[in-house]
Amino acid sequence: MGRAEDGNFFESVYALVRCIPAGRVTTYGTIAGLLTGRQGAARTVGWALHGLPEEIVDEVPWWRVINAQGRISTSCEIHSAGEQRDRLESEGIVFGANDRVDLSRFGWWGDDEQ
DNA sequence: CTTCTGACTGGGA
DNA sequence: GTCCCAGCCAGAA
Repeated sequence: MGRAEDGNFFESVYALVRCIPAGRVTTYGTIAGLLTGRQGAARTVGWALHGLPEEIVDEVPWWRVINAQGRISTSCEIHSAGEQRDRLESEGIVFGANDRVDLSRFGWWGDDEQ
């Protein structure tokens, strides 16, 4: 599934995000690493989700993607951080005192286990 | 082709 | 602990 296919980097990102099980979260750098093998492409991953088409916005759990600090960095006004946090809480994700998620517990690194 | 930007990351202040 | 700066990659203008 998630693989840096020919130029369909965005498609690969969507496909991988789609594989993230409910109640789990991952980071942009992780996705970038699994796809291109380069963690530096994390920004591009965020950009891909930023340009997420409305037609598949409900299929791709973009809210399960956060930064390496376990925090929400979204700048998107439409998909606000508040909405993302609400969606995550609905799936069982627990936020810390400063709106932080424990990646050691909820972090998903591409394992098949769900 | 060159240039800029972005839902990032890590290190230093 | 939080805030700021520079580096990173891929895509759009």
